[in-house]
Amino acid sequence: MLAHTIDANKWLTALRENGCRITDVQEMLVHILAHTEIPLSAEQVWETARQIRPETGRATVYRMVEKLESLNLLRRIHGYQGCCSFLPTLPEPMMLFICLVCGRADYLDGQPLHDLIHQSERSSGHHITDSRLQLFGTCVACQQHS
Amino acid sequence: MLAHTIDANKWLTALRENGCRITDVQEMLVHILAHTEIPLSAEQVWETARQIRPETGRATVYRMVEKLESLNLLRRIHGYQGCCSFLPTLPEPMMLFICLVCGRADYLDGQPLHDLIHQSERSSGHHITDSRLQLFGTCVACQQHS
DNA sequence: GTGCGTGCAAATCTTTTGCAGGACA
DNA sequence: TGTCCTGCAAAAGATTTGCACGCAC
Repeated sequence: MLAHTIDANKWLTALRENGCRITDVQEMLVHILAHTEIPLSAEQVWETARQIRPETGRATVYRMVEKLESLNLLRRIHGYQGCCSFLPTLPEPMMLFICLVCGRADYLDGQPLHDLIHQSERSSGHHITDSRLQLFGTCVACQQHS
Repeated sequence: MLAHTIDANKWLTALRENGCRITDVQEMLVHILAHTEIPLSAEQVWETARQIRPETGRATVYRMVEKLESLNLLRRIHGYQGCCSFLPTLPEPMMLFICLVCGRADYLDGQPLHDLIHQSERSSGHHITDSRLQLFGTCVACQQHS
């Protein structure tokens, strides 16, 4: 289950439904972000955007990322170093694997995490309302390359 | 299993073994950080430190936090909002619960996460070398208060 | 006495905000 | 045509760095 399967058009529809006017800049940024397999920081998105459209402003990228995050289309990733990268959101509870070699993300089946949360609730007595799990290592492809 | 059970003297010993000179400032910062139950940002540590010793420099706190993190005594917490807070490190795999009401952290038994990781390795084929799990909700004490 | 730790200030880096002009509905 | 979007520049905030001085060893 990979990030690049996200449909950019759904994001544009969601933006329209939330009263946003769709501009060329927005379309470009949505395409960059909806299709990435690698967590991207606002700064990285800006760099990518400027290769397509050099006059793109930095603030525009920050504002777009913020809006997509508030619409729950984009999710902040708390990476191995640094916490300012983003990936498309997938259903909760999300189990995210990030390859430390190629940087690609893979969304794993969340059922084991779901079970773990219920088990932990019972054993600890805490009421758990949200979770964040990230796994790091070497992905299948990168294991074969080495 | 709570953070305040961490022994500050072990941290001071570790610092000495890594060639650090122990000063009053260092002792104060170690005591603040080793005993906290609530994730603290460098800025918060600085505020606390200045209440004890007003002339404490901000840069000193940042350098101390960085050193403790590099010695794996302190661990960066990717909180509900913001990712610049720190807690004492506990053995891996660490399952961390943070109460959204009182802010306190509780370290849970890591075995379920250990099992989850092995299961995910088998089903996905990825080689998992590190993990980060944080659970959020209402702790036992805060449930009773409400 | 030597060199690391410290405080201060400046520099750097990231992110946010204000504003004037232009584009979308 | 009104409002939202955009780019620029400035501001704000967080973190790092340079340097002179003092303290631990």
